[in-house]
Amino acid sequence: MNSIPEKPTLDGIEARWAERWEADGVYRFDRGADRDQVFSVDTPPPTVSGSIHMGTIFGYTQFDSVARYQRMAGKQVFFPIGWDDNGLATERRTQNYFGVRCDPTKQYEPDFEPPFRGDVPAKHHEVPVSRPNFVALCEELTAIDEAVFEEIFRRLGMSFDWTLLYTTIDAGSRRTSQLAFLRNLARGEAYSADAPTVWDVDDRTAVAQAEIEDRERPGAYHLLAFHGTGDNAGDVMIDTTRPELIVSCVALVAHPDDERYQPLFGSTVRTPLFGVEVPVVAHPLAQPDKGTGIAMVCTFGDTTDVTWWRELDLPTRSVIGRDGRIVATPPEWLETPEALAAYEAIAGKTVKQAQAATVEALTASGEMHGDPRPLMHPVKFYERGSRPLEIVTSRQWYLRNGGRDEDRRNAFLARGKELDWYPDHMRHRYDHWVEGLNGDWLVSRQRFFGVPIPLWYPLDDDGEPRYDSPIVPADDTLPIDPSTDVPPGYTADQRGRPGGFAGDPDVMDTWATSSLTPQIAGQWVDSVLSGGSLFGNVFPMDLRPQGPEIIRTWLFSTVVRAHYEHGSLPWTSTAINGWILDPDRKKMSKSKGNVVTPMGLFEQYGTDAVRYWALAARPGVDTAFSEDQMKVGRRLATKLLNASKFVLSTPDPSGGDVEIDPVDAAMLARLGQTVAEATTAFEGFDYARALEHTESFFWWFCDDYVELVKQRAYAGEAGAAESARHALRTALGTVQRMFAPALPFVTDEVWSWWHDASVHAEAWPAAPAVTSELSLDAASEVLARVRRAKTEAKRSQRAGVARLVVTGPAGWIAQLEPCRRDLVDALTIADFELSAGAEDAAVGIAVELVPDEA
RNA sequence: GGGCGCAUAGCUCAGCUGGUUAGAGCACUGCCCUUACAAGGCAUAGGUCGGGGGUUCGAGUCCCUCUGCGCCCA
Repeated sequence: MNSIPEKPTLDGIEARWAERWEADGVYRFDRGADRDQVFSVDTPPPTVSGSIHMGTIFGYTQFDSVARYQRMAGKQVFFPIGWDDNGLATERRTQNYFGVRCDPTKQYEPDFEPPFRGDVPAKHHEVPVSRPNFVALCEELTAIDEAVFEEIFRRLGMSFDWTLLYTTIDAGSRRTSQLAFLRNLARGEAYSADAPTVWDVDDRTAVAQAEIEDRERPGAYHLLAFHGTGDNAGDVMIDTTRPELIVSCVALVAHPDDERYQPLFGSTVRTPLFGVEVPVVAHPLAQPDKGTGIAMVCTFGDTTDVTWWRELDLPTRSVIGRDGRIVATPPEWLETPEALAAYEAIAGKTVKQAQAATVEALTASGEMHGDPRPLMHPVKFYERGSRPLEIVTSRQWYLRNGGRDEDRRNAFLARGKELDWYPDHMRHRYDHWVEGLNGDWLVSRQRFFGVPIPLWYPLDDDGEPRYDSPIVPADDTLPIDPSTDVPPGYTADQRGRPGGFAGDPDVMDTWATSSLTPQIAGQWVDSVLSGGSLFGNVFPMDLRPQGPEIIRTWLFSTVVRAHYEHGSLPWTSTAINGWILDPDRKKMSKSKGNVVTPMGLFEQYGTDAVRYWALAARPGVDTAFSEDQMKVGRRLATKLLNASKFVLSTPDPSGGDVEIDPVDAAMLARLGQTVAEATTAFEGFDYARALEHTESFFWWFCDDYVELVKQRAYAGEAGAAESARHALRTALGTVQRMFAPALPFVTDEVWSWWHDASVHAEAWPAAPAVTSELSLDAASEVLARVRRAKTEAKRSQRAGVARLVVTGPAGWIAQLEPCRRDLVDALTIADFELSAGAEDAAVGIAVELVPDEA
């Protein structure tokens, strides 16, 4: 038997136990386990962005408790963790932290030192650095942040197998991501196309539908006169919020049923300022009640323009460059000197500047009627961006996701139905997203810190890339970087030369890699290239826990990749956690400035207390951040210390069979019920209900049962004392194990007082094989009533009871008879009378306290 | 505009397939320094289950509708 501290404390237990778990490999996955013994969890690797949000703590704690249960229930738990570090978020932090900016035209400098490490002055101009230098700085910064994240997750008590740690930029992830992409390409699921693409002008990269959000922004309708031609000599008035795009106008469009414009369909008009002749066409997407009911189609003002352009087969007249400015050279479709002069006024300007110049010119020419009419309207932004998105034409890589293909869409909807969702209603978010897709998944990004698209292109005699016949690397050479690696059959000096080759300059979208976390963590590549067996033992995984905000991105894209590569779901179940709301019930977010950091809370309340707060929330339910709940959790943890100390301080029961006392049997039967309820709850991933049942039993056990039997356990007659001592220890050991998934630190602390191995390596408790007809509810009632009497008499709970008369229905009184001796001891009763009446008799409890001597 | 979710005690929430006087914790109030526990324990009090209508012997629970809030998508 190990020793029990004189004064048990929660202080410092996190560091002690976290270290012990790692040293003993308590959470290490056993690769020899068969698939049916494995419970595998696809943990979404968090973005290492400098600080951890309480929402992450919240969700991760919930599924850690599920994983801990599964481990105790006998499963080999495959519980990897990774860091999602590639992508634009890291690039931005690197720029801000070091004061640099990536310029791929620069040469690599082996001894480069960044101008700053943190604390970059506001006026500093970013120093351009080569791509390899920039990537090295990204890696330096993520290493710092990842160390902080690891410390927090260890402190949180996450039962990850840290030997499985990966990052989404490491060699294994790059290899996985590139191999999966090449196989998508080979099967025709990936393709490249030169097409209109939603473009962020600040980050100078294409962005995907999933990264776009609408924001309400002020704008204005401008009423413009287009001029009829031929027989229709009159002006046609249109309302537009983007007059600067008149030069890109390729048509006017109205609804086919709109009688006002019937006569115009098939005719042409000339644009204001530029005099370009464009057709008037009909399309059902035109909204008769919006503005004048007829709109100008530009290439491209918004995604509806793209639809019109595609479906009506209109020409392309783009003028917005990738920097968000009107291109300097006048386009060839402008013919007249007036048109060229008008273009001169906007050339080289930003969209905003060009709009002002255009309005000025229109006012001067009299082609704008009245003043602009302000309105609020939704404008598309990159979710991390600060300027509206533009649409430019560029060559990009896509993965087919059903956005343009009914059969694939139906296949992905079917996958969504096949998946078990916890809670079930979260499946609607998936369905709506898939049903609303309007294009394939754009996976290429014109960025630097990401997994390179693993392709080269042959250059023709003019030095132009032949995009239709990319050069593919051999699988066993992955990962590659086509900007430095040379394709088979070529030499390095042929790079960029006519007849030579060029590497694809782009990297993949971060989701193109993080959609492969089951394959990365499960070492799928090894199973493909060298027959490794791990993947088959963990995939498809059992559970994907995650937040609701990444259903449309992460969850969906992971389903897409597994569907293509494995013809299956990536996991059988997904559990979606809720939001964290601040006490005012507003969503916590950095921009609102109401974010709390976890480390301070761990120190103030103890990790188990913070975990208690997270685990008290029902699965999937939005939950208020509540330090009050943490206080309750701390009290529970403290109670577990004290109760454990007390139970273990009763005399050790001797071996051998004892005859079980009816009171003890009743408690153990109730305990058995609790075990059954907690087990059922956990099997359905309902950690909250499991905790609630355990907690409520535990408080009853402390308040009533322990009080009833403490005298007997200490000093009762031999057999009865033995029974109580056995029962106390049985209940304590069961409760400690049932609390272990929720409160890993305090439970291992108290478990260690009487065991050598970690409680987390123990089996989930079975219900004691004890049945009982006896209910202790009547005894609890008597305890409460006598306590109340003492309280009302302003007496100590130690005060003796001179005489206690309990009357009630015979059946109810019968429940008290077996408790008589324990009640007498617990309440210090001199004279105890039980009086059975008729079955409809009222319960009466008359308490006569011994006189107060004071 | 469409979808999903929520509305129960002052606060945060349970209440599973409709069934005895609606539960817990926190806060409040009161009592107690009881040899496990005073950064604690015990106990009291507190609710027309958002409004309206319907189904049913019976509705917090099922249906309709309205109101308010949150999230997602247009």
